[in-house]
Amino acid sequence: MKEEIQKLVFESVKNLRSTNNIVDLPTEIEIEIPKRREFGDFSTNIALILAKKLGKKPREVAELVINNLPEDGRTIFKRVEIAGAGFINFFIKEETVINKLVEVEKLGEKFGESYLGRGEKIIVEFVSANPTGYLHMGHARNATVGDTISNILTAAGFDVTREFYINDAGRQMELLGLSVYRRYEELFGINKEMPEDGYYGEYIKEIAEKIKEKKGNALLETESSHEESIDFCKKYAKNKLLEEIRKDLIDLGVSFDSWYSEQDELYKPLKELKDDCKLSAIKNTLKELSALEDKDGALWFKASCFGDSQDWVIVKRDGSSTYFLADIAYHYDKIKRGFKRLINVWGADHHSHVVRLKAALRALGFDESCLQVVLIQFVRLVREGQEISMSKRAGSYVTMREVIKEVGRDVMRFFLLMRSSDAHLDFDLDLAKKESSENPVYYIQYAHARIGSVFEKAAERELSPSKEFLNLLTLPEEIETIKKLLSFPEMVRESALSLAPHKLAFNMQEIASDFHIYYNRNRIISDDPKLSSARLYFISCIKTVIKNGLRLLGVSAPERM
RNA sequence: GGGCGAUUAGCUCAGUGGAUAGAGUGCUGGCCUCCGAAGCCAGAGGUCGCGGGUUCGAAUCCCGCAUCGCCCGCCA
Repeated sequence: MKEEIQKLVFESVKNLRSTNNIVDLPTEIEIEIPKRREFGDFSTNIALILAKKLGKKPREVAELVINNLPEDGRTIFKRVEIAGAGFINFFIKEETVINKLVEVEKLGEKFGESYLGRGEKIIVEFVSANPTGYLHMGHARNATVGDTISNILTAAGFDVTREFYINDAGRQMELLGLSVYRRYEELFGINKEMPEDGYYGEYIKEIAEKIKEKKGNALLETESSHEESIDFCKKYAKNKLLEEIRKDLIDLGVSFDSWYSEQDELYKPLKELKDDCKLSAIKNTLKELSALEDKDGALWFKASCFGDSQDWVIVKRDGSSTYFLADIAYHYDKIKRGFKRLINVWGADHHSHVVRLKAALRALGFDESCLQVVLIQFVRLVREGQEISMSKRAGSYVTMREVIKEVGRDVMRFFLLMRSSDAHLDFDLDLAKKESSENPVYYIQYAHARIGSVFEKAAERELSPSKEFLNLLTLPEEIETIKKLLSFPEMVRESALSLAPHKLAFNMQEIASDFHIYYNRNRIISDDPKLSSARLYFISCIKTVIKNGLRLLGVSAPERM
């Protein structure tokens, strides 16, 4: 409906141009939904913008704009007003609003979808946790936000691929292998020093036990087999931990289209690259572009020539490459695979990597705006008003699976989605566990279940929803809520464009609240069968929108609770 | 020292150029013989961190300052 009005105003301004010698038309006509009802259903500030150019008072311009609105388009308005400094406020006819309600039921679970993305291929990379331990709350937030962004983009008409990038190369993996091996040795009474920066969690010991069960003492050191043994531990631990990560994500309702292994994809020699791997191929490309420099025995990417404040090492003095080079190769590969937009969900501690990665893309000749990085701030777990401190290195952290077990998937996801990504999030375990009105998740689910319950009641009295008497919906709160329901697709688009799922979470709370207020104030099932059937139709639409919204958030919409 | 983010009601947070700044929670007091009280209603509670600037208009944009978190590795 917003677009309709935008079009009408645009037509009017176009008409004005020919009669008033305006040279440049504003490219975008801003139409907003005012906060206050008395300012109409939609309003525009166009007169304020144009006033200066025309050398007229804003209110005079507003009048001109109104008078130039196309005749045939005006029928949807009850009235159009000039207000305040020169705002134009549009009031839509109730009849128009009510008649649009049938679209909700017509589209059903598709209501909310749109073609904004026009099927554009887009990749969302998220979680990408190192397979060196269990997922914690930071990963949980990342996973939930990434998954929900993917859902929303899909609904907005993009062709989305969800990808998990497995960091299974490099020093971290070596440390993992060695840590496990040391614990394995301990099981045979051999006590050597754990690597500094190694992994100390209990789960490392458990993995070592498993290896012992499987292999006995076969991995114990003989000079020749040492490296192989550690390598075995590394691979075993990696696979085991990845399996656990995958299980946890499934419990959170998150699944991926693609698991992209750094080791397999970037380090493996390929025939089409003349037995080169993607990693060294990209290095050569950068070299040909004169974007690299030898210095202090290492190879540097000259990021400072491409917008970053400093250069970065991509090949270390010992000849091994840094993960940054892998990152460049990986993102280059994403583009080669045909993705037009790359979206990464990263922890905020990686923010400095955004600039250098964009610098690399620019060096390779791409428009860096194809890469959008959503940075997720930290999660603080709070119990009884106290922060639960965590240390990953020492292995003393609360895992995601522990919290899911405690509060359930729905609460977990919703709580992690309630805040904008760039704000720190306090996860209050006590509040999360309350099964009462204090808990916003139940508030929304309750609205859905309550509507289900009204329908059961209606069936007993042989009443059913009907669109035949929608004109009986005359209460202001009915009209207001219908408008909110109709703007749901717009809401989804807005969340998609701003990559901000929390907006949808807030919207759901609002719609649930509208319903609860309505329910308390009015009888849905009454002695008037026509009115009853109209109201049943109305609340059935509310139910559909709540269900669709919750589905996008990955939260269940129970019929009973 | 440099960078990114944050600073809005007692607490947790929405609100990125519009009109009288919102929600949840907490506090006080009300509402179930009536479709589910996991609900509703009323009340109290804010110089939008501070100081400048931009303009018809600033919580929102720009500059400076303060406080908090994170980052600044030839780790990932």
